[in-house]
Amino acid sequence: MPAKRSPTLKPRKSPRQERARSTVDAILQATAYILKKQGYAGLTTNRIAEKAGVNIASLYQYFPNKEAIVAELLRRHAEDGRAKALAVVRGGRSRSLATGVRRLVEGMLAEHSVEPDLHRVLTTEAYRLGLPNVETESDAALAEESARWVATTRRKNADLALWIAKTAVHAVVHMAFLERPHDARNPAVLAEELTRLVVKYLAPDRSARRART
Amino acid sequence: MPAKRSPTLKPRKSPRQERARSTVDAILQATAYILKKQGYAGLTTNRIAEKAGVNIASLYQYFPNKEAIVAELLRRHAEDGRAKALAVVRGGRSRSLATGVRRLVEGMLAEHSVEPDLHRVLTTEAYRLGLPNVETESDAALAEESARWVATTRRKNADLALWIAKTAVHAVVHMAFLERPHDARNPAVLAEELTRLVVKYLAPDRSARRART
Amino acid sequence: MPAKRSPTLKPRKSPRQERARSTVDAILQATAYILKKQGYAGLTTNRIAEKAGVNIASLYQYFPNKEAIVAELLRRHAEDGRAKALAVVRGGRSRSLATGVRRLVEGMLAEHSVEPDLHRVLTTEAYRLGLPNVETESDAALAEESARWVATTRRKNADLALWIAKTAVHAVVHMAFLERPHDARNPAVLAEELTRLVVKYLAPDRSARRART
Amino acid sequence: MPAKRSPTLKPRKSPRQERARSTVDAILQATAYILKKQGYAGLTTNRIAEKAGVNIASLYQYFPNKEAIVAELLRRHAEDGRAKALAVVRGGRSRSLATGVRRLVEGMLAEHSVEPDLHRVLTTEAYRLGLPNVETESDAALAEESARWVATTRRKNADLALWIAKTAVHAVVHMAFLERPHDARNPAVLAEELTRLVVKYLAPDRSARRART
DNA sequence: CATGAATGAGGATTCATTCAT
DNA sequence: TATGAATGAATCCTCATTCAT
Repeated sequence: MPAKRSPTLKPRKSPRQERARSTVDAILQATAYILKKQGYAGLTTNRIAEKAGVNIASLYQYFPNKEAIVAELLRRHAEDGRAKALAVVRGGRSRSLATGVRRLVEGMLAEHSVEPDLHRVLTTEAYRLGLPNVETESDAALAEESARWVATTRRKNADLALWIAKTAVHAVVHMAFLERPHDARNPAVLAEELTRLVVKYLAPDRSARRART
Repeated sequence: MPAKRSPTLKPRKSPRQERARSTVDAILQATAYILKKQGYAGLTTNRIAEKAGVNIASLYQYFPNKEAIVAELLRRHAEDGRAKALAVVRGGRSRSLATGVRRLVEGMLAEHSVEPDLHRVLTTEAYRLGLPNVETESDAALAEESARWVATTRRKNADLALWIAKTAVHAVVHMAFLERPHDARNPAVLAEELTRLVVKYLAPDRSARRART
Repeated sequence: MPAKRSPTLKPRKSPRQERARSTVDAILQATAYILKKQGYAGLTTNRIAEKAGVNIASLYQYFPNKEAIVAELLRRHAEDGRAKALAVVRGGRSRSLATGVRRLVEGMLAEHSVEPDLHRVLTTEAYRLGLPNVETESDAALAEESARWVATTRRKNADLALWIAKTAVHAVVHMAFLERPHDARNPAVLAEELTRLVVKYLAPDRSARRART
Repeated sequence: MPAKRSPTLKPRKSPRQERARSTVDAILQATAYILKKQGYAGLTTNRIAEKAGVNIASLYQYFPNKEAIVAELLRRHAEDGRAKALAVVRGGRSRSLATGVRRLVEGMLAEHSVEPDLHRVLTTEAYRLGLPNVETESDAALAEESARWVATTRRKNADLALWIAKTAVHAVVHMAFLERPHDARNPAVLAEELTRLVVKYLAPDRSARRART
């Protein structure tokens, strides 16, 4: 149970001057650094301020509380990932399910390749803080793309099937960075496998008999 | 990076007397309760002791530190899950990939159905504490079963494929309990879909053409 | 013991320009507002500046510290009260003790009726800050008036009696605004009762025997 | 406006052992000391703990917050005052208004003579914390005693008159300790004056009979 | 002069853990 | 062995006030 949460998560006041902007940046960088090195458990506002070379009171001038800092970091991180993913996905609407899916998987891989360590921590904490999950974007794109395709096949439980596809791909990509760094870093094969996973799963049976018991 | 880790995680002394055993049980129950209600952030040794009706000093007589309590709870929880899963899987070695996978998926669902809320917290924290993951068992069984089958097909990247299958199924089951409680509670359909996901994915291509563009 | 006291309490520099004057006014109004709404505990210089729409640094250009702001507010408040009270009292020297006292009581009531909420806070804090009490004026007037009258009677402990009369009337008026808002808002009766209290008390015994046990 | 207040004001857990009791006592004594020396503004939990020679965490084991400490101190102080006042008042129901009032006034004076400095601070803060006022007891007794008497006279605004009498006496006693320490320390005269104040005020007008023996 | 930014010092409160009986 | 008591070390966060542009 993600506990209470209710205190604002929005930044307190936005920096106007250049100096202030770099203060905020330093805070976020320090936060990222600590999260990567020590995890969320090791993240304290004092530590952040110290690492950032910023007075603790300055920190609280821009963020109402610790969570808000993480939230902002998450937002920026997600934006970076999204940008990278979009750059990959962009290239025209796909002709076939296969190409579409392949491109999305590649986008998702690209997204995860941005600071994977940080990504993991943020992802975990995002849930705890009740923040919208990071990869919503790619996920949604994948689901949507798949939906277009699935719509052409008559399929029972289409909704569930799409959710499964999305969840499976996402989880595999996510875990790959944790458990299979080698494969994650060379994503061609992974992309191919995942594409196959999705395409085969969503494709209509060619045989008359369904894959039922 | 799961922080420091070093303090023992093993229980301190095994309870010899009956009274002691119930003390330990009370502590673990209280821990489970608090984890479910307030999450790990709300878990303090004092709270545990109070909720368990046990003196804080007694608590430290049986556990060297807070993590050890969580570790023990995790161990017992995993054991329960394993037992339930095995009971489901047991029933003779499967003839076909389909039946084998189906049974494993059902086992995994059964495993997750034990105190899902607690399961989620423990799963998340297990990672953070550097504890071995909970579902190793079923995962392993699934991987093993699949391996036997895949071995019969000539398949490139067989190892990766198996890891993907395992990861995908596990993640889908796990997430189902979080995001699709309805589907999770009535697992027949889910099992069928997941079986299809794995079987189709692992099956050798019947057509000459690869699943490429 | 009202703590340290030593930092200046005088405003720092008097506003020369029109703009500056309105800045000071805004600060004092904001201070009054916050004191009324949140009490002294909720009064912070940052809050004052924010509420006043003034930069915190500007605030410190006109006041050397927080207490000075309160002191100035108190001064103005007292002045207002005094003015109102005098307007009531004015009307010629009274012929009898009764009329004189009645008029003074009415003046005091008038004085308290200016922003009673603010008055209470200021009164309380004035003491704490070691500031001269607000109502010195009316009190003094009452005491003086009474003194004139009492002088005509031979009275033991005349000084003490006057102090008692003054204190009693003041306290009753003050508390009336706190505990008996209804009576305070319709002061005719209150004035009559207080007049009676004082007159009876100060009047010489008609009989020879004193009111002793 | 006494602000928020809502967090408990009750002590957290009561000491069972002798050692703990003296810890709590030390905390309260330290609190009293600081209140007398520096006023409420200088009262911090850290300071209390330090002065008491107690660990700050111990302090929080017995009190949930700073206010609760003050509240408890107030309670004990009030009890002491009450005891002392009752000892004085006790002595049989009074025959006349004069004797009754005189005794009550003396009781009130006695009550205020217990740690007058502390009394003042506590009185002031009591209001701010929304605590029931300290002297309720004597006040009530005075009011009651007077009420019995007033009931025998036909009097307009009897209720208001009683409140005025009570308030006036209380305030005079209270202020005497602040502004007239000499008179306060030798209360015979003060008692006589206050008795006169009340008796004359409450006595029926102009009737042939004097203020009843 | 006005403003955004900065900060030293401290304040309330909690926690994991140990001690003494 | 069990319990009440104790505590060192942090943690989050605020405040009054000053600086630099």
